[in-house]
Amino acid sequence: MASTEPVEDRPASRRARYRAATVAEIKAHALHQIARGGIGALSLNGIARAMGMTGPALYRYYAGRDELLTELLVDGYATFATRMENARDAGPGGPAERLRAVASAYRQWALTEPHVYELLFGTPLPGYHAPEGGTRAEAQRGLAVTIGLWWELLDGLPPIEREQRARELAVVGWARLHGFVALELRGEMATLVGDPDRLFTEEIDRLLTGA
Amino acid sequence: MASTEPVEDRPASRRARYRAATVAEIKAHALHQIARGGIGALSLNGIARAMGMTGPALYRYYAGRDELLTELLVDGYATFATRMENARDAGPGGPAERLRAVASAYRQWALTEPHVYELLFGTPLPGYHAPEGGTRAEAQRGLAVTIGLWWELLDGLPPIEREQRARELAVVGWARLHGFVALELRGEMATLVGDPDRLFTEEIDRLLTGA
DNA sequence: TGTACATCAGTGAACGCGCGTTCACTGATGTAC
DNA sequence: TGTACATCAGTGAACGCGCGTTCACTGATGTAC
Repeated sequence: MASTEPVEDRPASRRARYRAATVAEIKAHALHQIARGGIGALSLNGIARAMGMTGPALYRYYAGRDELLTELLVDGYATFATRMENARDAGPGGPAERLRAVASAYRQWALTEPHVYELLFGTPLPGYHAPEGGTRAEAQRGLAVTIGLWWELLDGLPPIEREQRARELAVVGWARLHGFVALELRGEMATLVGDPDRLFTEEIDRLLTGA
Repeated sequence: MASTEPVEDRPASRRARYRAATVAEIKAHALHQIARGGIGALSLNGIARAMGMTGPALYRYYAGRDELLTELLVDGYATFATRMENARDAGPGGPAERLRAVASAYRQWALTEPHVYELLFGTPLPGYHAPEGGTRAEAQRGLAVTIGLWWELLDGLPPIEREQRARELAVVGWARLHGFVALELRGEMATLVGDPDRLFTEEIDRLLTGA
């Protein structure tokens, strides 16, 4: 839980600035390690080595491997959620158009950063236990975007049903996105069908036309 | 690639029978290890230990960890495909009914044996490389079931388009199943919606009604 | 049926590897007076 | 502005761990004559 905030309005000391930079570098190397070699390839010693430091040095920044992982997860969920929110707010159009944009952004983000996608939504990490506070709250922010849009789309329904239905549609939509993208990341789409892009667009269409 | 077949029509020697039993026991322990602890928990030493043997003994049966993994994958794909085929052939009814049955069997199998499901369709294994022949052919057998059923359903289309469309629908259907089941295995369904069973049935309905 | 040899299963010691983590220590940066 | 002390970053040695894998060896099982 290394703080990257400058204390109050005092300018950050040399130390504090250096510390923040080091934390950022650690995370960057961690993600890079995950990118090539998968999540199992993540190791404190490896990160330290890549940074030209020795392993124990990292314990100045994180209490251990799990704490680093937790921060990567929290960061990941946060940037993911932000991407979704940005996609929602970017263009004109009603909730349907916005849902389309969010779905596209979801896939684009997954294809662009497959390692982070795996980290957040792939197989749970062996031997990792989320902290008491949990990363759950962060994780929900992304889903909240589509729940909100479905809710807008469902006017005319009585409030309670509207709430529930919006959530269900968001979850089903998420499942479809996840399934599509997961297969695509495994290379199945490219192998099995000619045009994944078109297939994806069609699938989103079906999702929005009550299918 | 331990052979479990008796040689010709001669009765299997004591040795051969014992060998087959040992191979089966190794695989069983391997799956058990994966079940608790995930795929990363799979280790030859661990299996040997659980069997009351020493690590190197397993090298009488497998050239190494990768060969065991390959056999687990091949076995897994095979039993998976058989399940799908059985589901297809079990009841009466046309292709639509059969697709429904297959989809249900897919989910049921995944929920019953989540570790095997993860092994086959989850995050690719770190550091594992499939052999030259590959497990690809085995893996396709399951998908072939739904492709065939979709093909039956698509009468009236010109042959080429029929072929292609059947494949696309099968892949999209697989993506939906995989997404749903993957989220369910992660516990998201139970957390987010009240009744996953109903949601799944509805999703299959949508899949079949041209959605 | 008995004997000589070949095959096979499993052991135990050993190898090198990389991991996470601890500990006592050095040297640099920051802070209080 | 200068000095005394506290804090902090990073090192290097060490610990225990478990892994995959090799090797020479023993004892049991199978096979050929």
